[in-house]
Amino acid sequence: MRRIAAEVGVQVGALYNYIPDKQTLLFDLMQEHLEALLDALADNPGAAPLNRLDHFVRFHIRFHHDRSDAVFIAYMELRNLTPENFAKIEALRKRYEDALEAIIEAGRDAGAFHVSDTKIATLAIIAMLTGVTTWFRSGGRLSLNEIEEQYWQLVRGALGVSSEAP
Amino acid sequence: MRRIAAEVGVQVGALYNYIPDKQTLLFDLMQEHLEALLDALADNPGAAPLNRLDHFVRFHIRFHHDRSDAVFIAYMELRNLTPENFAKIEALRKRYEDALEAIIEAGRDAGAFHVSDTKIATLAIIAMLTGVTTWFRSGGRLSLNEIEEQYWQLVRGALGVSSEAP
DNA sequence: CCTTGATCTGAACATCTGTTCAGTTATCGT
DNA sequence: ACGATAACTGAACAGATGTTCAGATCAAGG
Repeated sequence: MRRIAAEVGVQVGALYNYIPDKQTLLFDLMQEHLEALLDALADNPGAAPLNRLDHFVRFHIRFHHDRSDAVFIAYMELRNLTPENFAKIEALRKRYEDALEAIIEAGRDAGAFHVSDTKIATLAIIAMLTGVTTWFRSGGRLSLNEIEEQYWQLVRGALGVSSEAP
Repeated sequence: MRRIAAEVGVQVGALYNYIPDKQTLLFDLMQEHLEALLDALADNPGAAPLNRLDHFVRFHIRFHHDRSDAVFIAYMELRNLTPENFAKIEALRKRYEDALEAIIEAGRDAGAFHVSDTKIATLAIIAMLTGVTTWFRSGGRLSLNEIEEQYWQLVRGALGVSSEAP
């Protein structure tokens, strides 16, 4: 709290004109982050599963990169939420997972993907993509675009997409 | 510290007969965890890359599951290490990553794997596999063996292993 | 049984933490 | 210009934290 106040250029007490307490601040940050994530994910259920998946992969990497601070908090501070708040955050996270799983199921039903357990595939892919935030720094060997391309290849392969396209 | 003492059934002061300070305790825990991980990984550079990869995937999942407490600490408390200690831990983690990357490179050189960036593939796979610890609980829908099998399929696909074997 | 060394207790310490609040200062519509 | 409302300060509070240490307690060998 004191560190936040210093960063803002204000005394600690002033913060409490805007926040009831630290727990609520933490929860609001996470909730807003996840709701922004869900809002920004522009999935089109009518499109081809492969295109939907492509979009999801690149969107996830880019969105998490653009908000790496929020991502860091959302992952590291989970254990500091009250059980009620934790449940709400988990519900939002589950909605996001479900969005990816729906794409994977659609692709499997259409015969485009070959995967035996869509739930596992969903969790695996999200973990894989989110991992980028832990090591990526601008100015490294690869640009974010190149990284998106690499991960897209890995995801395609993981879901057994027939590799005929160039 | 007080919580650890209570768990052990002792007063706080007594702990300091065994530890110089909390930072050292944290560092030692992480270091021992990572050294145990590196020791337990029985990679055989002479074996076929596909078998080495198979072994790595299952080993990683099982080892991290067996020591989920240590894994939790090793990930959540990283930011509480001094810069020097952090560097040492990162060096160990890198050795583990390098072990996987060596397998992937061997497979690519042998024409068994098809992946354009071995470094990205390494980080992606490790993130994907480590993610299991965040959600897996015994008694769920799938056994650990089944989960290993699912992830093995995903990893095979991600690395473009030709899918002829049953 | 008694001495010696290891081990543990109980209490204290300094510092950090989230939070509150009376009083000062700034803002803005009239 | 003034009064009302909002915003901020400065200081204090209560509790938690890592750490220390003098003295009590225990274990074991002679």
